[in-house]
Amino acid sequence: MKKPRVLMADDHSLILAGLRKLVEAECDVVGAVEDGRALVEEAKKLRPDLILLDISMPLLNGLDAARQLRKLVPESKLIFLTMHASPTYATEAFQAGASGYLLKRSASSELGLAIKSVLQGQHYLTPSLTKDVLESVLKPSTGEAVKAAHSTLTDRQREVLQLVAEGHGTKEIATILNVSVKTVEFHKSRVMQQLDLHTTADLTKYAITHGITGL
Amino acid sequence: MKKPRVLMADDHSLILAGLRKLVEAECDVVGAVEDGRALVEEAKKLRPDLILLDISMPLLNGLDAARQLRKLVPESKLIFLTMHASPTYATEAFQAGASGYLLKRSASSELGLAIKSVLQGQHYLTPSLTKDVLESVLKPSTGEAVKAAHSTLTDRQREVLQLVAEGHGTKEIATILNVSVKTVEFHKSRVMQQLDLHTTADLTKYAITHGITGL
DNA sequence: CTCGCCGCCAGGGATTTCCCTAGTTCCCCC
DNA sequence: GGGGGAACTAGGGAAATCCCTGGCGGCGAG
Repeated sequence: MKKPRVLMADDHSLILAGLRKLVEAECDVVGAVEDGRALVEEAKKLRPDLILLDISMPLLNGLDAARQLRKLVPESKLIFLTMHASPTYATEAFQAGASGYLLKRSASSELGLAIKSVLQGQHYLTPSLTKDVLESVLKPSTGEAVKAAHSTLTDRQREVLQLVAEGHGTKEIATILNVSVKTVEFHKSRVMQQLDLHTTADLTKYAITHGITGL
Repeated sequence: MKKPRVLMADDHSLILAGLRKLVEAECDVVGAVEDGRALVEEAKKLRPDLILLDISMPLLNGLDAARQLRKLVPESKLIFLTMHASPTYATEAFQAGASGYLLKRSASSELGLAIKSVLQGQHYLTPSLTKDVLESVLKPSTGEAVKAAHSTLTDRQREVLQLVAEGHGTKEIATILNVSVKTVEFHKSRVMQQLDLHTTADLTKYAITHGITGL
């Protein structure tokens, strides 16, 4: 059998290098990137069989990246590999089109298992989360609440919001997104309007409390 | 030359396995543990040349583990490998007897460099932190590292910073403080200059991480 | 005392952001 | 298959902000 072609993404360079060694035992690692935007670009070029990605990444977080990847490279399977042991993140990941979700604290044996399952068309969820995820599925209250807040914003809006909260200036963001400054201003102001926020500081705090960016 | 005997500690099992692969290229990894208490136990038994450890670990955190290790196995060199890019943690680590401090987001080439330096009796601090750490060392008020950055700000500056981070607009702040808008702008920009921050989002995150405001 | 330093205050002009408006594309639904 | 809506894009003019500059007052050193 031939080795699957894998693309990896993690903003911690050293961790990425280490994981790469692990994955290389069974796969052909065709690329390794350190932010969400680079991930999308590389995925379009390489069209790998499998994409291993983290959630928290600069420029574009893993969940939003996943939503884009589902459309751009639907044949690539997605496995999240993250430290967030939250059922909310896990369900969101699967909603975004992921086929696997495992934790950095998972046993290293899980990695090979997850890769194998996913490439066979199955889904993989790390055992330590299955119970919680099932519970939150059975309780539509909390799940919908989280989704409601998110769904108020479009993909583009979340994208701009993340970049603003990461400390990029408007001009800079326009360059990153290949769009006019005016357009970035528009998205930013729409987000503020929809969320009833009035300053960049408010936006930043919103992004942090909603996991769109870190500190 | 013989390979140095290394003991590794990280609570993320998968990460640990990956890093181990990296380290094994140059070292003899004699053990790998997933919490601080296990680290101390193994270190007493194995008495390795080098110990690679994370800060956040269950049962016993890395800093406290380091303080114990200094007494129990003084011949073992310590290198912290963590995601915390804070000069406070770094200085604390060295005070606890560490010989090295590098970040998970550091380039993977730094790892080998750090190991080599430390085994030769030198110290290694990841370049992205040296500036901040030196600053806090050069301001030895009463040994409080955090205060260094704080004390570079005047009362008025902190006042403005808090109001900005709380989501007040410049005009609004001017009214609150009974000064001209120009004056508020001045304070805000001085703060940004002194802290090497460039946007309101950066200011907000700084204020949050330093307890000047909440979320 | 007075000189110099430092923090606070504020002006002027270039730059950026805010707010309103409008064109384009895509998709859904009839 | 064409009409309607939602999202993305971007323009122009007013408003706010950024950056440089200088004046004022307190305070410590010479």
